Amino acid sequence: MDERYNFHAIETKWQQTWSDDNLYQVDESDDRKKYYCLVMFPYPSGRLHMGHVRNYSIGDVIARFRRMQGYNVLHPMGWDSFGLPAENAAIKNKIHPASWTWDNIAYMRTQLQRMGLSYDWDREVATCHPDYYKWTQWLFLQFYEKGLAYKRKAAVNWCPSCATVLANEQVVNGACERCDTPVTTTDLAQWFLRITDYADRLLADIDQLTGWPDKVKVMQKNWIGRSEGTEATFGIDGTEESVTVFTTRPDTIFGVTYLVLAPEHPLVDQLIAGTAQEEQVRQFINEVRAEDEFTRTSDEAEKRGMEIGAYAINPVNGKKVPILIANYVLGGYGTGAVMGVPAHDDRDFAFATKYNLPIQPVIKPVDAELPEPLTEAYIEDGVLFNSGDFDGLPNREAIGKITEYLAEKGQGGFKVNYRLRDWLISRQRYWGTPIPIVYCDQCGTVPVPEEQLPVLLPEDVEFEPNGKSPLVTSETFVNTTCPHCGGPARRETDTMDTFIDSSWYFLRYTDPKNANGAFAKDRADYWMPVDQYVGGVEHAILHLLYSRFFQKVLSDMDMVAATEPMRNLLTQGMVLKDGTKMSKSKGNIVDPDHIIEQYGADTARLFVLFAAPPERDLEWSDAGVEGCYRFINRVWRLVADWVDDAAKVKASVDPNALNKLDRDLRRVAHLSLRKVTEEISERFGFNTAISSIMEMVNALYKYRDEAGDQANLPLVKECLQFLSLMLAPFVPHVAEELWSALGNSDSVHSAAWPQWDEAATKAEEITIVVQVNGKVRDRLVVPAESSQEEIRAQALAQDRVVEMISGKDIVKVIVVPKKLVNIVVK
RNA sequence: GCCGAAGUGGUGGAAUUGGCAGACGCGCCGGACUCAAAAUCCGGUCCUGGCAACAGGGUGUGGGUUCGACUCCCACCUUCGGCACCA
Repeated sequence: MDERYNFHAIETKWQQTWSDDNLYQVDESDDRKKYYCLVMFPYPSGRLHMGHVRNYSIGDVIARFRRMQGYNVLHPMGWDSFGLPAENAAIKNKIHPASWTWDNIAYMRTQLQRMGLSYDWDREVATCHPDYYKWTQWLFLQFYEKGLAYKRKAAVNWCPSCATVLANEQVVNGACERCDTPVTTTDLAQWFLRITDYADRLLADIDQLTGWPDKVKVMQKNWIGRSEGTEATFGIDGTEESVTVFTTRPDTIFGVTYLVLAPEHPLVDQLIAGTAQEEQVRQFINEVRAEDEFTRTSDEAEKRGMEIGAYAINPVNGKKVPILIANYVLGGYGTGAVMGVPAHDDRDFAFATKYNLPIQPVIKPVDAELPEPLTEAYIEDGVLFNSGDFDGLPNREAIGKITEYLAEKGQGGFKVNYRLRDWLISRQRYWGTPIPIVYCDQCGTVPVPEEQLPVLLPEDVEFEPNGKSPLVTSETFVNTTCPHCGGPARRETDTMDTFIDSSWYFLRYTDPKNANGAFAKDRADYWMPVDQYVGGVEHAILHLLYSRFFQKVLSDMDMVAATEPMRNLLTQGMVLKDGTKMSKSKGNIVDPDHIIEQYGADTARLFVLFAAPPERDLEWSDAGVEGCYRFINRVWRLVADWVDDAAKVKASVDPNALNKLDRDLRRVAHLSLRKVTEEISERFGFNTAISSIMEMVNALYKYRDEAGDQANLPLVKECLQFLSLMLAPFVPHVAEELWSALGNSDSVHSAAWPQWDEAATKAEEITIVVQVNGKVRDRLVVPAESSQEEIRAQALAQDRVVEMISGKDIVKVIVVPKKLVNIVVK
């Protein structure tokens, strides 16, 4: 064994060996229990960043640990490789998005390989490869057949800079999540996936996700936004039409003094036609619709409204109230119409005051009268008045009673609403999965038949952004024949949101080369669900919600059994430098290549695992990296020093033939092993697991100094074996080198995770803390098996204790076995 | 506004069920080795007072429960994250 730790030689050598031996390849014909360890696949932006290094180091520890524990571990890697940056690069550098993407993939793959990650590269997938997107298209067609994909004209978020539509989820604070340009609204015919059909199940099944962080579950619940309420149908005076409103406060319905419709409400057009204020109203609608969604829905936005000259009839009391339209009512939520009850809602109160609308109180406190006139909305509980037959009812009771009354009259009933909207998936972009639909003048919308898949991306396109999909510029692509009648037809030129690609990649990994289907059911059922998913919390809502949606749809189609895709989720924190996220614009990037070049992959991995627990943000520290490098060197020298002697003996320790020094060392080693095992498997405590290994190394150094020539070599060998095995998940290269130097011929990564000897961990003597009135006053070393009475007696006999308690009454003595004695005196 | 998480030395962070606060690492101080330096090894390092033994204080703030609280309860402050005119 080399005196010096030459990480470069070691890492290159073992990476080659592992690859040659196909060490991480797995299949389903295996008796061992399966374990699917998945990390979020990267977008091939060009280079790995530290966030990737952290993500994949964490995943690799889990995969390697489970492998050593005897699981059949699937640990795949791939590329989320469709997306806008490739197109931007195409525009900027005049290179094709495909070549830009594939070059990036090639480079990033070598970066990942240099990190020594235990991936089964045989299962690599790239979402931009026709072998992959063929099945993305096929899945879209299954959704289409089930009525889960549909096209409709919709007001959509539009990013003027990217010249594309954005999903609600991709609008952050009113701006495009990619380029930060303020988003506007426009009308387009777009494809949607009917995720709202699954809102109830996506919500209910969150409770099954016991292995997910509460934080993520709460975020998903809020996003789905279930709201229980009542629908009430108001007739429109002088017409046969009616308007249905959604409310969570039907108990206040007798207090309705007006109705408000969203400007885009379908009835508005009809109601204003031919009225005196038609022109005025139309102008107002145009103004509102010109506002982007963010401005319109921001809290500070001025609430503006206008009467439209029509009147509604309150179903509970027949009262005639004016109908208005206003900017604050949203077309996409509930029914797009609300009732105005200014007496009992803050927002309505302000609105009614501004427009001089009447205010009619109908709920008052149980033992007080409301001020007259009201100076603010009364939103507390109370009893009903001015409410016909419902007078005197507590308002909470009235909610149910009034809803039942509306239902009996056929003018409403209970209703559950969700904040979640259908998923807009059309993108006017080139570098995405083409939507496999053809438009024929004769046959209408025709799905591309399965045997004609994939619909390939054409090469002859222009990438200048002009608001239309670049695919429109490819005549060979657009012009096609109708699969149905054979006549001339046009292809759909929009591509799919890339979130679709990543909503099923974890299923493709289970059967990545399947040419006859997206994946075989038996393979998917063998591996799914994912046992451990690791990735950034920024995907807590979108990617994870979409993936759950896909899994449920595919499960309903009987393509896979599991109804949830990810059993356990670990959301790692960000990597920070100088307290903020690393970014090019801040110039605080640390390049993984440089760290690996300077210290090796093992040091880089050790640092990101040791510096903070995985869920928390990690502050980059060059000095911390140095420290990890020093630790590996310290381990190296320790083993190098002993290896010649240790390699000659077996690690068979006779516990009865050890002296005190030996037993103390052995205890540390076995305690460390227990600690590392528990930290990894129970709470992802990689940082504390590593610190425990460090303590063991410190103990070995101490033993070497103290025992000198008398060192017990079989014991030393046992310790060094443990050390290599425990280090294996964290620093796989150096662990393999040490393991090999100790005379083992098989890989440390296929070795079994060792089992500690519980007897060896038992302390012979323990230190008992002696407290007087809760303050530590003394310590007591007693045999481990001392009884409570013995400890108590000994504690009370201690000189210091006698001194402290003399002249005082002993009120109580608490003895906690193996821990402490607390003497309470007065 | 609503929901959630977190506040511990100079610093990153430990403390598993309510039982010695500060493990481990970084930094700093001292010692050994060396002609010297680097590297390495050993020791020290929460604050205040004291030569010391030791005493007092100490986990965002203020209360509470308890023999005992970083840990549990109540109120508040700060930071971060999510949602937000959702009827």
